[in-house]
Amino acid sequence: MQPEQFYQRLLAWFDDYGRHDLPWQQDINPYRVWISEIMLQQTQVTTVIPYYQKFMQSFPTVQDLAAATQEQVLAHWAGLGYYARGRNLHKAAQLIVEQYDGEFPDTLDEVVALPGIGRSTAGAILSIACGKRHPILDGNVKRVLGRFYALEKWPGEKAAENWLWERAAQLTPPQRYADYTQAIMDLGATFCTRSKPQCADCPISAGCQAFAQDRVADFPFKKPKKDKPVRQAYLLILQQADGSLWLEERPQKGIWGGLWSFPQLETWQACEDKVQSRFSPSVSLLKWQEFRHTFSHYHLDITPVFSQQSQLIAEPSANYAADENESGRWVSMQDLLDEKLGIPAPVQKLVKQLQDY
DNA sequence: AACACGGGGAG
DNA sequence: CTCCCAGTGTT
Repeated sequence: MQPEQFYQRLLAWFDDYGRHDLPWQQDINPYRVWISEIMLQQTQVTTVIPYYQKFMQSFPTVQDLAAATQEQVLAHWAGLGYYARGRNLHKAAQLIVEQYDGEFPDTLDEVVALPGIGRSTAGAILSIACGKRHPILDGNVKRVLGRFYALEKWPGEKAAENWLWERAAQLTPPQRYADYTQAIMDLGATFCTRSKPQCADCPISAGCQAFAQDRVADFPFKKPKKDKPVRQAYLLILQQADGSLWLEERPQKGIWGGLWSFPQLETWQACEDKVQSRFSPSVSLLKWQEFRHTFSHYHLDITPVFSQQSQLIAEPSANYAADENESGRWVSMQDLLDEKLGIPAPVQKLVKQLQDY
């Protein structure tokens, strides 16, 4: 499908089915459009409407906004969230009054330089309110174009984003930029939605490559999960002649909070130090096979360190009592197997191995 | 619980 | 410049 056909169909669809009665679509000027675009960032139309109307009543012009206190502005933002948007709005209003004599700038560079306005929002303001031909590329448009071109990359990736900006520019019509900008955002918000898109009634489905391949749900590509960091830990397994194991209660907050676990140390040296100072000065330690435990946000490579039964230990040395922050005790194998204490999965695994050992 | 989001800010 | 996050709604 050629760009001409794309925008013609989209505009025709917008004429018939698009929304033309939103508050910011009346009495269009850069100030009103700007406020609406900021409020519409990460906030839905139905939520924005009452806030927009109240805001416009209180601050009808950029001069009114600039003259207000930040407190007054933020009071109008209460409930919208993302208060940085409100603070940036206020700062930008004062900049516009001071540097541009209250006239909203009408070049891309100048508009992007205002706090809280990036390339896409600038494009929306300039095309809708300033009669300038600029593309936009917000989340809705990324989704529409990602599907239309069956883009096999995450749209947040720099190369993919640059490519999408080119397509967005190419598809922007030589006239009616304002309607086109509204139209493509509307399509993304109401038809080409993240889930359950209404392809059956979509004006551009005939040219949509994802639709043609029956793979609409595959696009846009998802953000690749960043690989989790890998951390190292030693778990010190101390066993008495009767088979009981030394466990310590973990701090309430943090990983495995409140569970009972083998002492966790960062280095081999720390293991030796701990055993010698707290338990028995002449015990020898044996490294077991390292294994990986994976949390939601990182991998933990665990090296179990075992002190052999023959060399065992009686009680922790007197030094132990001085260490108030630790609560440890000897626990029988049976209690552990009966799950009398909450213990982390990797510790459970090690206890089972000990049984077979 | 994971994902999505536009711009700011850190590196 | 590139990458990651803050803060909130949606799925």
